[in-house]
Formats: sequence, C-alpha cells, structure tokens
Amino acid sequence: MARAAPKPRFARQPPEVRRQALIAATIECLKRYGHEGLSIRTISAQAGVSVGLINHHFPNKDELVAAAYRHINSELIAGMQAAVAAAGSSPRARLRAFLESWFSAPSLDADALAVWVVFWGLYRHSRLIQRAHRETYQGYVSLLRGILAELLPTERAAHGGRGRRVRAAVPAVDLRLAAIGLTALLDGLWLEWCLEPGTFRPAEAIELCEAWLAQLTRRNGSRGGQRP
Amino acid sequence: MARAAPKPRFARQPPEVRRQALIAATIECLKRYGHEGLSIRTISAQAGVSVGLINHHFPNKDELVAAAYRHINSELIAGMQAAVAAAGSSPRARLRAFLESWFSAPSLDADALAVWVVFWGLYRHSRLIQRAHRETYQGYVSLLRGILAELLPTERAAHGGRGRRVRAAVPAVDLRLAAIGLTALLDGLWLEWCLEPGTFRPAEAIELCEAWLAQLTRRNGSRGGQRP
DNA sequence: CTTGTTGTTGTACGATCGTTCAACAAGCCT
DNA sequence: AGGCTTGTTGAACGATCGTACAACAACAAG
Repeated sequence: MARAAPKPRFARQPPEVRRQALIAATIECLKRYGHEGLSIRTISAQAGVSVGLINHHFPNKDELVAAAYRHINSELIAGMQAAVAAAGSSPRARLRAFLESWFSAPSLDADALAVWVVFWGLYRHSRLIQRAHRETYQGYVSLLRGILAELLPTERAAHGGRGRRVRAAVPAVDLRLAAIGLTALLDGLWLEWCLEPGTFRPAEAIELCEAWLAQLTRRNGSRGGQRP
Repeated sequence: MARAAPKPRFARQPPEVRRQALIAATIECLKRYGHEGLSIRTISAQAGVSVGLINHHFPNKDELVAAAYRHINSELIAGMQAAVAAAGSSPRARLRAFLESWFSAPSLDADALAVWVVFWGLYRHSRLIQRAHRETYQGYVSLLRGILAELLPTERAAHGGRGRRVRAAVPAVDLRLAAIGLTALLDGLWLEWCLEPGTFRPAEAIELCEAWLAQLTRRNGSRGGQRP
C-alpha cells in the first residue's frame, strides 16, 4: 500500500504512431483556429505532448504541415477511388459514385474548407506544400479523366484498342473542355456549399453535375464539332 | 550656398491619402508574400513609412486588413457593375459584359487569387472581415441575380418560337438552381485559371458559361419541370 | 519669423513564435 | 534487477510580432 505509484508521466509511442497523431492534431488545430492554429505550441497542446516533441519527429514545422496536407489529400482521393471502384463497371454508376463521394462527408464539410483555404494560402510560398500537392493531385486527375473517358464513348477512338467499333471518327465532345467545366462545377459547388450549407442540398449538386454532362453528350448529337 | 539643405525627411499627407496608400501597400504585400506579408513591419516598409504610422491611421492591424478586403471587394464589384451598365439594355449583351469582366484583369489574376485565399482563411475567425464581406457581397448578388432574371425569360421567349408555345405562368427554369450553378461555374473556372493559366483561354471560359445557360433554357423546352 | 497643429518617426515593451538541447524516464532486453 | 536505447520533457534562446508613446518636424496660419 505504501508502494510508490507507478503511474508513468507519459507513454512512449512508436514513431509512426506519434507522427500520425501529430498530423491529426495539426488538422484539428487548423479546423479550430485557422491559420493561427498552425503554431508548435497549439499543435503540441492539442496532441497532449510537449513542445519539443514535434521537432523530434519532424525536422521542422513546415514538414509537419506538408505532411498534414499530404495526408488530407491522399485520404480524400483514396476515398473517392474506393467509392468508384466499388460501383462496378457501368460508366454511369461510376460517375454517380464519384459525385456522391464528392458531395458527402468528409469532403463536404465547412471545417474542411477552412483547412483547405489555409493550405492554399501556403501553396505559393512553400515548396514542401507544392511537392505534396503534385504527388497526390495526379491520382485525382487520372481518376476524373478515366471516368470521363469511359463516359464519353467516342474518346476511346483516341486510345485505340478497346473501342473497336467506334462510329464517328471525329471526337464528338471536346474532352478537354468537358473536364475543365466539370472540375469547375465540382469545385464551385463544393465551395458554395461549404460557405453556405443551407442554399442547396448535395443531391441537387449531383443533379447539376449530371445535367452538365448530359448536355455535353446531347450537344454532340445535335451540333457537335462546332468548336472554333 | 552654405544654406542648410531644406530637404524634408518625410512628407505629410492628408489622412485619407495615407489610408489609401497603406491599404494599397497591404494588398501588394499580400500578393508578394502571402499570409506572411501581413505584418506591420512588412506593410510599413512597402508603403515607405515607419512602423508607428499604421496605428495612427488605423486602430489596429485587423482594421487595416479588413479595410483592404473591403477595398478589393468594392473595387471589383464596381468594375463589373460598370461593365454591365455600359453594355446597354440587351440581356445577352449584359451577360456577355458581365462574363468578360469576370474573366479578365484585374479579376482574373493569379496574384489576386493568392490575396483572396488569405482573406478567406481569415474570414472564419475575424468579425471585421465578415462584416466587410457582408457589406460588399450584397452588391454582387443583386448584380448577378438581375442579369439572370432579365436573361432567362427572354431566352425562353427566343427559343419559344421553335414549335412550343411560351407559358409565362409556370417558371420555366429553376432560377435558384440556375444561379447556384452559374456561380459555381464562375468560381470554379476562375479558380482553375488562376491556379494554372495555361489550361484554357478566358474566351473558352465565357463559352462554357454561356453553354451552361443555354442548356438551362433548352432543358426547359424539352423536359422542364421534372425536378423532384 | 514665430507659433500651433498634427502627421510622422523610431525606440521600447511584453508576448509569442520556431527551434535547440541537456536531462529525464519509459519500456525492452538479458 | 540493472543496463541500454530512445521517445519525451521543458527550460532557454534569439527573432519577430503588434502596439504604445514621447519626441520630432512639416507645414499652414498669424
């Protein structure tokens, strides 16, 4: 009974576990306090560790922030890829899964927007953020392009192989502009919803995107190839 | 000859002139250095004044930043309003003027995006920024809504002669969703272009927006009122 | 030229920032 | 039980932050 309390003052963690905890704390601080939350002391307090520990697992603050950015990015893209992969092989179903993944949590979250905005503000002046972006963004681009390519049939002519029985030799839809427009619509709707969640429902956003794509294919049939 | 050099060490300015100069310096620092440029010393150096002067013309830093935000906002909106007003009375011409104003300098500028992004990051945690936003944003909303309102009925009438009679009683297009979608497209395209100006030309962005609006009116004629 | 007003300067202060580092101790090994 | 590795602590440092304030000086008025 007079035994000294063996209660440890802290618990040692494997480096990778601690790294992930610090990354999670960084994101949480960003959600809560915005750019001002990006301080060593705020983050370490959130993670329940001392100030010195961060520099033991990360060479400096910028590397931690870049790691957090990379984590958010890859998490989100992996979620969308999984949703699309689970949707089967139907192009329309895959598009639907993609859109539903885009317009639902954790992507569609006002807090998440606050986090993104801070990262965007850092993008221009932090090479580490730029690198993290480049390394993860490619996955998103190829995912979206794959969905669009299999959705807009004539584009397969350019790829050869699969689409053997292509009717028109001329590409009906400008795939490039289609991707640009869809991306803009996705980003813009996502932005709008996060800023003011009450103005429209996620289902309406999906509807708008599908209407946009439907217009592209219909345009093909009626007056395609009109581009200057 | 031996006269002491009467060169003044500084020049006094009327308060309003100095205020505007400090606001301009703030924006310039934001363009150059992002969020890190938002320091009293950086801004005062950019403006060519001493550190103490800012607090003589602004009660604190946050007020200066909010004033800069208000300035950018009203400047941009006033530019668009002027462009639309100068376009005459034709709804299509007014839309065209609006889009051209949107997708051209000084709105369409990668540096400007960097500035906006910093402000967005501050928005959630600064009441002053929120107030500045609320006071200026209303002008934009009413401008866009006016353009859409005068455009959609007319568009409908123009297409109405194509075999189907125009019915003014039932709103042909969901004006609310139209505004949401157009805003998303505008924001998204603007964002995309600022991030990677090489991917498409401003004229193509305008084309995409007009195609979007054309789709809305066409949709009305073919299968309108299908909304759940 | 003298005076008064006030825009302007620049130092100073306390707070907070990111980072360093010597000391500590938790947990595994023998 | 004792040694060893190493994750962890927390004080300390210099730099920089926003702000306050007393002294200065530009310029108009008399």
